[in-house]
Amino acid sequence: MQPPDELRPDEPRPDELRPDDVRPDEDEGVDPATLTPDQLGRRQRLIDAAFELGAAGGYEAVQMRDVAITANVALATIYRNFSSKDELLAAAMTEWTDRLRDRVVQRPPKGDSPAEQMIDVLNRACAAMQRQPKLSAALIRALSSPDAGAVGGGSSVRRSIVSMGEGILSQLDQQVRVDILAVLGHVWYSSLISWANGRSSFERVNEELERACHVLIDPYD
Amino acid sequence: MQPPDELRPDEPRPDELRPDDVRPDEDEGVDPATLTPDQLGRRQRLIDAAFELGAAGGYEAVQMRDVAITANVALATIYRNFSSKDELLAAAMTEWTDRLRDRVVQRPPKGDSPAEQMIDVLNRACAAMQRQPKLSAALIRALSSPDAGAVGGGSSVRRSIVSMGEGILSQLDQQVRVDILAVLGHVWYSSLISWANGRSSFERVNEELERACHVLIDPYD
DNA sequence: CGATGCGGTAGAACACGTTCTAGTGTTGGT
DNA sequence: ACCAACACTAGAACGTGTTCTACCGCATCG
Repeated sequence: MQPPDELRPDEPRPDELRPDDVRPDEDEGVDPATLTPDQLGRRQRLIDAAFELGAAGGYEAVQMRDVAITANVALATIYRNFSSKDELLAAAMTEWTDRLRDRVVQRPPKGDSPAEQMIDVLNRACAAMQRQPKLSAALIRALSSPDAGAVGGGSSVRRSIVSMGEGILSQLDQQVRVDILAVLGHVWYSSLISWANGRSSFERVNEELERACHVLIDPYD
Repeated sequence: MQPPDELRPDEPRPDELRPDDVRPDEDEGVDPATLTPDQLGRRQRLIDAAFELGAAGGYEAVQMRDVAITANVALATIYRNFSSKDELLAAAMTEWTDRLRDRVVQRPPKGDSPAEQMIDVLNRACAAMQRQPKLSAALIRALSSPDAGAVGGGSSVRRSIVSMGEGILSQLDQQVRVDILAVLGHVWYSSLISWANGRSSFERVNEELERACHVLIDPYD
């Protein structure tokens, strides 16, 4: 299974979608450039299997034995590509986030004030996740895991938020903008974790984000 | 073992430290009032065992079989009191946070502006955690777990932050104050999770909190 | 007193992430 | 052609959270 509709690019996605230059920091041990086509194929099948199982049943449904079966690969082979379940899911998250960001950035945000525009962008991102709630929760959960392998996924997501916000807040002072985006990143992360862990609804996530955008951006605008 | 020095009240702590009225919402299934002294004792021994093992070796050192041995209790008995390891740790977190909040609130915060005072309070809380890093990380990790049982712990922590901040920001508009504290809660939570998962240093946590306090509070001051 | 039920105990059993063992191609150097 | 290295595979094995089974002691009710 491919990643869910709303997030898949309309055309077949070229492998160069995410070239080396956008990932200065390693997120897992293997350098994709040195892999044989066979290995790349296996790796992608594994990520696709994670998407499929996660979309159907959430985090606990992504069981390594099932991933192996779904991807037609031996269990141990997963661990040759990803150091853990969470790193596999984090890799999936990276792939997803990159596409989501591209889609969101593409369209100009609605809204009159910077705060409104920022809210619009975040809402659209939330809406996309809401369409695949189990999958989203699974990926977020992996990102918030203590697993070292998931670090890269987290920083990739952070970069996406910053790149989504920079255009909107371009009129603000450089330092203030950085600070606001950092704080927004925390609110985003924290709210989504609460949601992924079943402690709050999606409306709640949106409310928290709105609140944060207003209280952060309005006084500077 | 009792909770760590810095967080333990100076005098023997009465059991009424945290009476029923401060916990309007249940955090685990058992109503403490209906327990026999025997049961209360076992429950407390379990929490103490979690403190001890967590302080020594962090989250993974809090192994249920060891908790059972340390508390002199059968493995299955733990699960009669707490629905999971994470709920046990969340209960420990609640106990800890309550005492920490009492200590922090007691002393007037240093600093000239509200932002500085808020930073001081948060720094003091951070410093206390830094003195027991493994234990803190273990408790935070439990709070951020998907386990339903940990919900109560989370809301108890949230309440503590709000009560620490309310005095300081009392001159601000009611709604703005609520919003600021909510956002600060997210920053706190998100930063601590990153730290507990080994993704950032303690200095980083402090920096993020400072940044947030300034960018949030200064324009309203 | 006997029955019943509840909470406790010891220990086996189970689930799932992860690691290990052994064996089987396949590839590249000599 | 042969050997070494390496990625893969099937499957067993291991660790730790959680659950299950069987049993026991004790209080409360009739």
